[in-house]
Amino acid sequence: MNRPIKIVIVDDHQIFLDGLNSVLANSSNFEILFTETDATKALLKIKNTIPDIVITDISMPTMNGIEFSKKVKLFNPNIKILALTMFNNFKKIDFIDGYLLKETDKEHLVEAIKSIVIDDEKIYANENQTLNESYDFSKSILSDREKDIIRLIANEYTSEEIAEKLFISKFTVETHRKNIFLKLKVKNIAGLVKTAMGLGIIDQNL
Amino acid sequence: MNRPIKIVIVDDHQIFLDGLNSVLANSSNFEILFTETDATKALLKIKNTIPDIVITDISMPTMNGIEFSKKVKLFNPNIKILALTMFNNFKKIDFIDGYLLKETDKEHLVEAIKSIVIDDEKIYANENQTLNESYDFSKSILSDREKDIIRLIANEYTSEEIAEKLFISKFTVETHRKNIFLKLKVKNIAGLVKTAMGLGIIDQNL
DNA sequence: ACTAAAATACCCTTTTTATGGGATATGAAA
DNA sequence: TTTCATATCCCATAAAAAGGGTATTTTAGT
Repeated sequence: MNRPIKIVIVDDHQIFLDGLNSVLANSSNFEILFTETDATKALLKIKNTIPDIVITDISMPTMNGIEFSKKVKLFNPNIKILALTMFNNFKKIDFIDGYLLKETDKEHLVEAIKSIVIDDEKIYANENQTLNESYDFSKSILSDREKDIIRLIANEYTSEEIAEKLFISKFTVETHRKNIFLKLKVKNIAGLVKTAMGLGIIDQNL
Repeated sequence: MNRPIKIVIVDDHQIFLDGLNSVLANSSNFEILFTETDATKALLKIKNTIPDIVITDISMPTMNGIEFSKKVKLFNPNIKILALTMFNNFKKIDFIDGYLLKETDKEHLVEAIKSIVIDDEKIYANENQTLNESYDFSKSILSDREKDIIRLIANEYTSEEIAEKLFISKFTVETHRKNIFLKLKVKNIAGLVKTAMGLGIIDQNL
């Protein structure tokens, strides 16, 4: 095909968007429809100007890249999704057409975009992914309440303090905590904070 | 002055470097001397081709941006340093000439570079920084052993397991843990993991 | 209206952390 | 040379977390 590949880029860091925009606009046969820092807004815009492919970060504050991707595919399964992320900690997800680490360079990125859109291939940064305990993002999405609890845990509150703050029993907090551990497949708070940061659930500013 | 501003960019994500390079090379009177994913290598190269300003990430695996900046200034105090980071969690540091969040856009970045190099100004993203408990990076740098302990904690090992793994007493591990808490000004493991991720101490891949 | 998921609450046991001490040895820096 | 940072080890106690349950109410979706 000869018409340009229509691209949308979503990442919570504007300077990264500016950078990718500049890189992709100056190479190959690409047309950047728009870039957007907010996944929710991006979703609305995508419904007006249909892209061939959406490049998205995973770790984002308002809506994480997995939920976002799911909604894009729900709207139109023909739109390809390429996740571009810092983290190398998840399994292949059927509704995502590829993921690359931000360690990658522009040549690989350009190739990946072409392979996905033109050749309908799947591209994964990490072929030798151990099929073990990694968090399966496609299932188990955290509830809002669970995210609240996670943020408070990350801010060094104890279960008892969280209970006071939210006007609930400490037993309830402990139950939430247990459910979160199950969903994220972690053993303790260390794993919880690490994984939650990778998902962008935790606001990283102190 | 009319000669181009000579810039070096350091960030552990190649695609980010490619992006910034493209943005800055196409705007204003800038000359990108080189970009580099490894701070140690960058330091060597800087000694050959002296830049006016170094733009660096804070969170990097081998050497974090604070240590890196310190070494650059030690080599040549005239080289300006602009930290460009995801995190908004540190105090003004005297040997850094500015910091911006990655939420910023290219216009602000370009302006900041000019202000710092041409007008010798200091640029801080976050003027209303609460002067409270933020980690003072300029002091207290963690020892290698402490970083080892942090990584193991983040990987969900208990103190006893860490002790076994490192062939030391669990009391030693607990002492390290105490010292780390003091240095990072955190109360518990949640704070430790969060802060350590911000500093790039923890390898985020599972 | 029904159902499933989420949020809530409670109890008990054991392990791990957190926090307070104190002690010793070494090597680097001032 | 004397301090300082690092690294090691030990002890005691209290708080918190981890892991095992059960069970009710509320909310959201079909």
